[in-house]
Amino acid sequence: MRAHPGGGRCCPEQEEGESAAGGSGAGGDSAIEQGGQGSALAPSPVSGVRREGARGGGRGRGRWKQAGRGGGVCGRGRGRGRGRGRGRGRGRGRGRPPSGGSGLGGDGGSCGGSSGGGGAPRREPVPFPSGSAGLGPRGPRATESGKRMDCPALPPGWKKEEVIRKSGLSAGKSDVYYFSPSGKKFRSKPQLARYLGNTVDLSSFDFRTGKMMPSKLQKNKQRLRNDPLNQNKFVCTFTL
DNA sequence: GCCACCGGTGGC
DNA sequence: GCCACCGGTGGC
Repeated sequence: MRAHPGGGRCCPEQEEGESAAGGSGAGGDSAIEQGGQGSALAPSPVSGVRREGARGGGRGRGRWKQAGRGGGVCGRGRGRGRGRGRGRGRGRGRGRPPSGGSGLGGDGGSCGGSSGGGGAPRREPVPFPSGSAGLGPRGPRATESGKRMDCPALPPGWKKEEVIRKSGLSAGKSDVYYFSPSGKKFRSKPQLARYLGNTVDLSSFDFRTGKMMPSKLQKNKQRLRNDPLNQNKFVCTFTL
């Protein structure tokens, strides 16, 4: 049993070394909050289930990357048309760019910190262990993992982690994740907000820095994609 | 052009 | 089946 959202438990050190969710039990709570559109997220850990309900309404996103195209990272053509390509079928075949492979080992060093103390965190892109042909737990991880840091702006036990992408078109870009005391991982502020509900006011919370930024109060930067206002755009009326 | 957000994929 | 990782969309 684990703690809950708001902040029950506060054992920073514990999670530092051990995986937040994986620790004792099979990643029960470890689901990423996929949330997305439409899934009202009650602040209760949902065991191991991925919240995909939202995907139905998904974007489809006509990607043109075809199976088997191995290395080819195709150009970015942004063509903002929302192609309704793929539903949910996985049709695997993305062909991970080979780049990550070469850079193994080396820089992992700088991020090893997070795995200190006990077992390696769940499946972090930790420095690759010896004897594994240079591959990490999941193969050639391409990003550099940051440490999981406490986040004072959130209730005790919450951690923030920044992961820098090391390869691909988005190399250098970083992703920020937050981990609840129960080990849930959050990839965005909306996810976080849904989970925390009213327990924490995130209106001025800067997801990237993990700090409260009063200046943020004014600009509501990004509008939610499923904002009803937004959807009006697509309403067509026909009169026959 | 930037970047928040999230879908999708391959490796495990 | 899970999840780290990257790509791409769309709002700004």
